[in-house]
Amino acid sequence: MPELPEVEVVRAGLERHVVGSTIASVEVLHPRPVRRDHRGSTGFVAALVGQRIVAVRRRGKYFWLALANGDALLGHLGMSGQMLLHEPGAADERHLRVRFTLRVPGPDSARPPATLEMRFVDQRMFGGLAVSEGGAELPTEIVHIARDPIDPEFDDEEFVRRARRRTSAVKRLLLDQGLISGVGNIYADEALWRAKLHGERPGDRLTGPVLRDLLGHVRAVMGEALAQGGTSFDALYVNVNGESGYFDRSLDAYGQEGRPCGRCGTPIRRVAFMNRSSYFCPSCQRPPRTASRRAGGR
DNA sequence: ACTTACACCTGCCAGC
DNA sequence: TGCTGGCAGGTGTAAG
Repeated sequence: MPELPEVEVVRAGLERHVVGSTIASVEVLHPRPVRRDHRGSTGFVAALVGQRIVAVRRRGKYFWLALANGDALLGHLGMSGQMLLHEPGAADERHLRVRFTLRVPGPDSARPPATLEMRFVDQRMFGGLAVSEGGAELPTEIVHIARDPIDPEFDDEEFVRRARRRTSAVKRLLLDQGLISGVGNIYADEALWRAKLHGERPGDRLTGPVLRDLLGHVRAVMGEALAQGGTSFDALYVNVNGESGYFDRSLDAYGQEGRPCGRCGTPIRRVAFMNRSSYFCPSCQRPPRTASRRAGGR
């Protein structure tokens, strides 16, 4: 489920419930999700135990828990990752990979601290966690990730300049996390549909106004998703459940193969693109000539 | 520096 | 029932 809006929902939920708490213990149940941590599982645990969480931050689809010693617990949800909060003792999920036990300070100094479990659950394990040394502000591991379009410091004109110098298809550019972060396959297709732009149009054949318009649609669709994603929160449960709400109702293109385009009624088409799928309206989103010739279309 | 293909994982579903 | 192939919201790496 995780593109920018979903990760932001997770970030906000973690911020609300774990900032101020201390990591009492860490249990790595599968080595793969910590593969990016060069310390290995044991070192990963040692670097975290006793640390206090002071902030939860995000860039694109990465999030991190800033620690009091200046390090960070950096995370990515991959295709199927979740960060869940539970009362201790809740039944283990089938794909529970890492368990953190947190000591949450009491509401006032007279009350005893409570215990909370934070769990990294990930079926496919494309996601992962790592301790980033000195990474509390911005982990060095992700300096190559561009700012995301929700970031107030995102530079629209720089994006337009760089995109117009690239020969790649515009959808590939939207998915390039070094150019603009947080956009995945769903929001790329949705923004392109709204912009009436075919994803295979090369970047260097697009004008500045067209790219600015596309950027506006990226922000709009993400903003709408974020507004709906924010409802999936419970007091002690960070619900990272991608099947809910938004996706069933509000998608105009993604996953809509054969259904009529909401603008013109033409059936939405699906084509293979970059080892995945692209959905678009063949009438509203005209393919570039070269792409249609290569695909054998008319 | 840019571009592209591929590897990395597990599970589910349709079709045989 | 069980097999197979195709598909799934992502990214790092390596080679051109």
